[in-house]
Amino acid sequence: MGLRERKKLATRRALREAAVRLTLEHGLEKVTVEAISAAADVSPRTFFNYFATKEDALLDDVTSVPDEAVREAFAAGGPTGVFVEDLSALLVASLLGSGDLETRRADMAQRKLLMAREPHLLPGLLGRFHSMELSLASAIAERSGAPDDDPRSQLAAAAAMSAVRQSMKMVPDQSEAGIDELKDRLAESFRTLGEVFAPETDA
Amino acid sequence: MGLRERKKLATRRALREAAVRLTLEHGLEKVTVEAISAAADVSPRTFFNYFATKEDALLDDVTSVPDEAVREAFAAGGPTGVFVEDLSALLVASLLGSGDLETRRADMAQRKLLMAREPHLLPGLLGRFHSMELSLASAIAERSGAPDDDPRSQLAAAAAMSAVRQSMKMVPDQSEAGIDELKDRLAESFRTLGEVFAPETDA
DNA sequence: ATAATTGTTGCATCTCGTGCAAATTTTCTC
DNA sequence: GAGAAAATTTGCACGAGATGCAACAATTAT
Repeated sequence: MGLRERKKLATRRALREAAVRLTLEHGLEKVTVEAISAAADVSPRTFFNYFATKEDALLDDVTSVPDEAVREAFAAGGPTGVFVEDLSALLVASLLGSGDLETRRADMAQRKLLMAREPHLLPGLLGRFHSMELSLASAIAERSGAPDDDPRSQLAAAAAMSAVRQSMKMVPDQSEAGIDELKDRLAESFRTLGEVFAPETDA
Repeated sequence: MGLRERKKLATRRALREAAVRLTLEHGLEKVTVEAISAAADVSPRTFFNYFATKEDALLDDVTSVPDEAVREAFAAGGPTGVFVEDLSALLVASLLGSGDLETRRADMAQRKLLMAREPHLLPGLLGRFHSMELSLASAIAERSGAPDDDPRSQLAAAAAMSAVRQSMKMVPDQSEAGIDELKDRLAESFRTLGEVFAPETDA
């Protein structure tokens, strides 16, 4: 990777982190783009070269596309062949994608703080989740051999993202085994969905 | 209802309808608050007495709280006692709540147009759905005797709202039997959820 | 080293959104 | 009904968000 690209990434990260830090400290409405830019050592105009809005900077690190490699495997029917199993593997890999575990967990905790302090950001976050939902639906359809816009797959994807949201709410921030814990919660959520919407269909 | 309240409702409606019409005609970014206010015959300042943002005006008629009476019955375990049955009754009653059928269907079709033309509005719409989801979770918890913040109820509510979104996508705008059609789609969606997440648990 | 490409910055400008006080309209009381 | 009281609308000033454009600076390519 060239110097240019590395610098751009660094600037983007600096802007995002400054935005988050200042917002957690003083509240979003008290934090101006000017202040964020100053903290990241760029001009205010440059801020808008990176982000369309102030909110965009705060939510920039929210994953909204599944992990490419894992998606591939999932679409092909793997890795285990058991739907809910492979689904949670895909979700966990995508949500806690890059970076080391410690960093990812810190990001997740920080996002909870952000949402608690600035509820106005929630719609934006839900919008990101919706993007993920779209890709997910497509992956599920591909795996089951259905057309790309298959309604069942779309619904399954939406419910899966609901399970993700719920699981994220439930796993405590300072949990030791972040990933395994999240995977367990997901499995539990899937089971709950089955129980609630298919109550005892035994013969 | 006094003259004062009636006038306020009329103004609010006029502003919303002007905002929607102008946006569908010219696109949201080309429509200023000044233009909307002029079309509704009030001053620009008055617009902001009714809505905090331009987007708020466009989404003002999106239901974000369940119908009070039906919620009551649902929480008490009625009307039929069958969970998915009563749930879809609550949802349909809440989403197509007040006003005559024709109007409601027109609103729904118009909202689809809005979302198609202005995808930026989607997060806002999802935010409204999320509010509905919260109330719904509370109602489900109440019905099942669980504490108000019961995770299972929250998950069920989220999945139910996913089913609602999916069903709305599927029912055609010019359908004759709007309500019944929607109810059928909901039932089908619930069944799908059961099938996907509880695959053949027979002994 | 020099040219070409890409990113940054300052400036002008438009619009959003809010606080405040004056003017207007509706409602209440006698 | 007339006038006081309450609520709503409006104009004005102002800070900040967001964008287009052209000059400037830094990186990359030749």
